[in-house]
Amino acid sequence: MQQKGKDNASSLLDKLNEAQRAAVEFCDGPSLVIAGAGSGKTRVLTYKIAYLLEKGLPPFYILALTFTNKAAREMKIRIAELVGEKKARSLWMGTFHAIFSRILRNEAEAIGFQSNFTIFDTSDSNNLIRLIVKEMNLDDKLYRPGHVHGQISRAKNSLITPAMYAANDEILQYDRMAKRPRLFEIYERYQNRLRSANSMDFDDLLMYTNILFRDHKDILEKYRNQFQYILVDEYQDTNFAQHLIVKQLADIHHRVCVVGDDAQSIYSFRGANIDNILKFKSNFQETQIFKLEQNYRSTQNIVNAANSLIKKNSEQIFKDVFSENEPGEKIEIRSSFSDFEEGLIVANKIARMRLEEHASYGAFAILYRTNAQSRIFEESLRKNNIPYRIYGGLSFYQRKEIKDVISYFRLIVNPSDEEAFRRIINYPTRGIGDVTVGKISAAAASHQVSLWQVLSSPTAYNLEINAGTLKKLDAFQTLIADFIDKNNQLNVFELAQEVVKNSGIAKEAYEDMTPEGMSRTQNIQELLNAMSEFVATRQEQGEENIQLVDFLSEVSLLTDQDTDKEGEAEKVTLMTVHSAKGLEFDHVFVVGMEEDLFPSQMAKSEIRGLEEERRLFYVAITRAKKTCSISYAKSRFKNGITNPAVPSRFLKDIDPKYLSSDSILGAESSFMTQADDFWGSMRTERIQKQERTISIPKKVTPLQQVASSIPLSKEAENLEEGDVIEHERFGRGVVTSIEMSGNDRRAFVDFESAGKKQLLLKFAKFTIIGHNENNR
DNA sequence: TAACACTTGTTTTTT
DNA sequence: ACAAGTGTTA
Repeated sequence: MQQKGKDNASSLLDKLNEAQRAAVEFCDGPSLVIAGAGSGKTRVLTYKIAYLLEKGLPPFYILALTFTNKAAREMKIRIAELVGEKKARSLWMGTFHAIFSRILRNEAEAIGFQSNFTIFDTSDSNNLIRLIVKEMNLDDKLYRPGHVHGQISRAKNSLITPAMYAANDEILQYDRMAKRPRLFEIYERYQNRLRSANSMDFDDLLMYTNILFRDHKDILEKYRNQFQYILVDEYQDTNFAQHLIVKQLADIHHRVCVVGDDAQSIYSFRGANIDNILKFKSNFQETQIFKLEQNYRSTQNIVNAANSLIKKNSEQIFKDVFSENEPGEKIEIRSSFSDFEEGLIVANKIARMRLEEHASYGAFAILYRTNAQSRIFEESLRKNNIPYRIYGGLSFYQRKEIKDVISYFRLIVNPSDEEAFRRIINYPTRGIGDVTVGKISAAAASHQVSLWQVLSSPTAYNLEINAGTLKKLDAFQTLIADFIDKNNQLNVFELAQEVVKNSGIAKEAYEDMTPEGMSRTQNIQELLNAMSEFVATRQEQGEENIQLVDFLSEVSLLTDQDTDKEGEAEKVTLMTVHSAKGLEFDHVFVVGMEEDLFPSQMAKSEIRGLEEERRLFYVAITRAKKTCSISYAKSRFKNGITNPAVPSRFLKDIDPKYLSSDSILGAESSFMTQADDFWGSMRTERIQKQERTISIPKKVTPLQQVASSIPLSKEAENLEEGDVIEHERFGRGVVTSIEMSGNDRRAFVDFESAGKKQLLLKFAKFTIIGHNENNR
């Protein structure tokens, strides 16, 4: 047995290159695998897990965290092929959110939740925030739900609880200057409301896991002991909360392997912190670093072009990605008169290449920066009779009718769920309006109970409503109570049918004969099918007691990427660059390479944002195996009007020797000169733009106003080692060293609260508040 | 309370 | 252009 295990383990290693093998074989301490694009990152992870299993580690002891459910599923399949399905199935493998929601359900009581808690998606969160802002009589223009939620999300990702938030002078100061002084209060109320709804938002799943581990060492101990080996994929896209979970779980045995590519970190807007991977070595002592540098995916030209682009970024771990594939064709940059023409050009080229290169439609992908760009390509592809499949946009489970049905399930599983309650109390319409809901809500708030409790005994809470309304409320209460009852008797699918039938949803759906209504009916039917399938798969896997809460849990953490359908292979793929991460295609079209679109307008103000956009472009190019075409339009229709567009600054970041001759010619005749012209005038234009926005207070935060009024260059010039500075975002810090990088000066600063950061002096916004005299 | 017209922000990416 | 939220009217 031992011998056999060894044979299997070493035969696994035979299928890897030297660097991959070294990374797989090292199991005795923390390791960081820096995996260049297309270097077999997934291969290393799957083989490493298989290797561990063959070495005799039980699957139950292995924790593997992935970025998407799809990645987890695919990896499980591959591992099953290597070591058998039985072992693969018992692995703890999934997204952070999926795995830790599972753990939180097991341990819910320890943190004051019930194990049947429901999960709020972003729109649920925004609805609740909108409600709270209204209840507090605040200006909803100032406290826009999206903004507020973003701020709360950032706090949670940094493990700042409402109490900590309210006690942090720096944050409060920031909020005051941003004219949102009561954010801390909204955060607190929001969190209380979630708790009394026995619900969590996405960020809570990570924050409460940390709170659980912080306050219950025995529980932490239990999982520490269980997870003998921890693997994390896409480590560059983890945030602080995730990092700390991994760190704590690995703190005893130190057997942790994280895989990632700092050059592909593209989720900082969601709280991902590139420092997690840049500083992994200092966070985990005696880390072994492995670099996977051979790209097996793309042609040499594509790899070289991508390298020349990413070299323009300042923050990165050095690596030398190379390809031994054929040299391949050069990258073509095409310009077009309009976005409309861009669509036609791409569609025509796909049609032509398919015939000339005998490529199937499935070999093509069109990648864009924003989902809104998909429409124009849909049109052009449809005109050319080219089949396509769009990823992204709003997912199946975000559709109104689906969310409505799901809300019934949520309320059945967790009657405290406030959002679900509000959503369906008058859907389908049963004559219970805003006024009545308001009264229930007020009663619930003043008695510190859930809406459901008020509904269940309206007289006990002195609801002042007329007899007719009371009757309607009672009918609704009975309906749901009846479902709750049935939930204990019927299986998930049977209950779902019952809900659709008895709630009146079915009746309403059938009566609506409009095309949209028919499509809604179809979607609801599809949801029922999905549930039936869910029950069937779980049963096949030997699970007996399949609960509605399990279905909900799975569904609320599902991504659009995860709902993959069969028979989509022969279609052109349309998706955002973000969702293309981890995928590959023979022929890639990166479209809409224009200023303010790619890089996005939002990202431009900060150097870090700009570097992230460049990484995003890097991700886009490195998806291509054989050919990569880049395009931009000179005019683009956006928000209802057509605007002139200017080629992206990133185009000149690619070394021209990797571009096809006609794109270089084209560049010289039109875009380079035109663009250079533009880039020359950019600075003045940017400044004008800034000034313009300053005069409109709601567009710019006061902090930025203050910062832009400071003469930056003088500050930057005079900066010396040992100086104390006050930075716009990071607060107070000491300059530990200054060095040249390229033509720019860069300061390394140790901030009091934000930790160590690098600042490009050209761009950093700060003031010197203390000079170091010893230096003179 | 429900249906309708009007206004408003929205568009960077998503677990 | 469009969806979503708000206000107005029956």
